[in-house]
Amino acid sequence: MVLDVDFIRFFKALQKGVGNIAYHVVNEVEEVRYVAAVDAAYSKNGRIASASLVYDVNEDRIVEERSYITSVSIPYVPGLLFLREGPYMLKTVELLHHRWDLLLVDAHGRAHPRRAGMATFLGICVGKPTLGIAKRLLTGRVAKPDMRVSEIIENGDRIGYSFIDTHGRRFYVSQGFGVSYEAIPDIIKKLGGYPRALTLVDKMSKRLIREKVQ
DNA sequence: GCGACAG
DNA sequence: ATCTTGTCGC
Repeated sequence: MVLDVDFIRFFKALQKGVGNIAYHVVNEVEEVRYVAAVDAAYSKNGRIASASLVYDVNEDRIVEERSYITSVSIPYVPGLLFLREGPYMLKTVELLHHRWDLLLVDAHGRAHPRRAGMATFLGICVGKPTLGIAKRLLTGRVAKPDMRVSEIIENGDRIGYSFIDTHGRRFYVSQGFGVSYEAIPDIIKKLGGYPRALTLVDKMSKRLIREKVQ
């Protein structure tokens, strides 16, 4: 499928609208014990493997894993990742049966040019708390690059946080849905840096491509 | 106009 | 995201 200029304009307008209201609604996430994570990997022959899991932070173990493999039909357009991966990520998240408190998404949430990244849309779709956790910045600038914890600012908006974990690797966290800006540092602290649930779900999606699709 | 650009 | 060899560091 192609994304012509009218579709791109429409979806960008939709993002702007969602970004304007998404963070006014905050049913603050309570307990953070069962953490869900979702990611996707691709094969060269146009297939996508989306994986999800529920991780028990207290017991340090996976309690459920789900996956979904299909063909990708929408191209990647910077800023419109949710169109390409959203449908499949939503699918695998909906396959989870176990209770979960917070969903971690391998993408941005509020730290987006129009303040509505993939994590924002997934949160609105499932109506539960989500956080966007990315390895690279899409927009904005890190206020204090040398600090282990710093805000990400753009045009005076505090759109997320930059963290440097104990291994020196940087990652970016922003609100998806149902989580206040202020709660982010404590949640990352509780998760002990870059969430193991995300590392595990990343490996899982890549393994699916390797073993089931090639 | 030029560069940047989650995954 | 994916395509890839050697290479830096613990």
